[in-house]
Amino acid sequence: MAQQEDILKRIIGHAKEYGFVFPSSEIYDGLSATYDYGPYGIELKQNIRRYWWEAMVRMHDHIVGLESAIFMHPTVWKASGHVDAFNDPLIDNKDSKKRYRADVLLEDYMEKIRGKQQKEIQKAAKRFGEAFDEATYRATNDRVIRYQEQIDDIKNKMAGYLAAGDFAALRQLIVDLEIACPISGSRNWTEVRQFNLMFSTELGSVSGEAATIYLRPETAQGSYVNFLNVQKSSRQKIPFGIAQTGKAFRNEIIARQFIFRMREFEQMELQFFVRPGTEMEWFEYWKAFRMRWHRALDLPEESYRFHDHIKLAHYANAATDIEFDFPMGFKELEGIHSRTDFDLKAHEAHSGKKLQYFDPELNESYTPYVVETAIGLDRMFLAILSAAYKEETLADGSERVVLNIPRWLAPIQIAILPLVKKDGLPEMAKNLFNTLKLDFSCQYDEKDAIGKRYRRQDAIGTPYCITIDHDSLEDGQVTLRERDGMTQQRMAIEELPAFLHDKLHLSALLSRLLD
RNA sequence: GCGGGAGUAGCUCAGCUGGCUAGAGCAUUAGCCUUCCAAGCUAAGGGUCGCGGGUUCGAAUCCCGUCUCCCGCUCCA
Repeated sequence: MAQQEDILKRIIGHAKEYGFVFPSSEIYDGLSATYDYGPYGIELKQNIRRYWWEAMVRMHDHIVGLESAIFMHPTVWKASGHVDAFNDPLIDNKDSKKRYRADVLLEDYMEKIRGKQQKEIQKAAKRFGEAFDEATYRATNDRVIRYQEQIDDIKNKMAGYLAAGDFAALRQLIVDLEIACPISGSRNWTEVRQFNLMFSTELGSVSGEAATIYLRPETAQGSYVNFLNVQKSSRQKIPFGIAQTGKAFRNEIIARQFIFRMREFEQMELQFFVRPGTEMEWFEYWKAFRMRWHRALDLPEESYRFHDHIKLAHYANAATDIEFDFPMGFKELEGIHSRTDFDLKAHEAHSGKKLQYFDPELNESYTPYVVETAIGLDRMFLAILSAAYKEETLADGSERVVLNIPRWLAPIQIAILPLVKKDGLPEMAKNLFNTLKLDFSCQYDEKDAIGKRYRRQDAIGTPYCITIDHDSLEDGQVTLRERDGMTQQRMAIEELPAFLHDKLHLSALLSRLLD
């Protein structure tokens, strides 16, 4: 474990040194769990995004794209459940170091009273036998009434404090009731603090008149609220999907582990709308397809696994994760959820607009079910980077650091290197460079010894180096050096475009997704 | 938020019983060399030692405060 963390550290160091990922605002000591993508990082990230997009949108004629705004109407987040479900008042016990939801502590306390009350009632029921009338007893027995008053009092106070956001009073209530931590038994509590998962800001420049709006915590809702716009404008029939990539924001209490968990991150999500009752078939289809998408990259097969959810979220009737073996262990990379009609129904209810589809085959309208695939682009980036990072000892005892990035996605795909910096070799190399850069991401480098330049390219994961030597001037052949095996072959310049296209072009990767 | 660790050059670090102009290796840049798997030669650039205060003739070094980052715990639709 310690060794694995060490590897993550070295990957982070490498990512910084070679321009993949920088800590954000570094000259101001950085901002926790926020990172910037450098020159090579952004190339890799864009290539991953493009692979996802083409594999989903272009390769499926019933999937179309969308880019919805990060800002959305505040009611969207009420409908989705984000406002209520992720607005927790939390309190810590200073002795046990355990954190609780303040409202849950109070609920538990009320439950205890209710238990006593129930006992009282049961005792009475035994005593009176058949003649026992619970309603009357509840209304007349002093002890039961007192318990009920206590419960109602706490409930009212709690609801009032929560509604008013008065956390000091909420804490005082816990203190006054002498509620103790179930673990330490201590009543040594911190302040109550609000943890809302969503970032909020204000729309409009005059703050007094402004409405509070949120930065979206997921892109999915943008696809749901545009369901009819997309379906009608692109004349889609169910089943069809809306693909979207974009930034999302979650104010995690703790965001850590490099770019694995960030407060600002990028999602690549598909919302696939299906006829109710067919959702499990589609759930299985997307499970299989998404795994095929991953497998096509040739990362180690054992680095992937499915993790089926046993405890399902409030909106789902089936859910699985694709987990990846990151340096810190298996963690969620992608989620595939059958979300039923929860979201569309919620938006119908809150907006008052119908979000239904008329199915000509069934001759009826219905609210479609949704199967969602959601992958974190930054997590995919980290998966590729951590699988690619290798420290190798070569046959001659020297060492190299190489990134075995899937060659179709490499930030620089080809380096063009004149063997020496004179005798017309740079000119010939530059000519080749100017041709190849139209189709591939290329880099020209003439500085330092050839071996050193190979190592530099290894460090950023360039799959092919093309070296021009003195013979090249005569016979028009160049040396093609391959990254992973460090093998070399001579090839005529005119053969290069076709060869490189087959090896490096995105189409070669996409074709792997076909049966 | 609690506990632990750490902040000196782009990176890895040394210096920290207070004392010359804060160093090394790698990296970078320019030049030389011309050699198909880095670390040959010459030169250059790059640091207000996280920040603030205190002690002192003098602080990277000692004291106090503070900030930030990393790890663990709590949370994670």
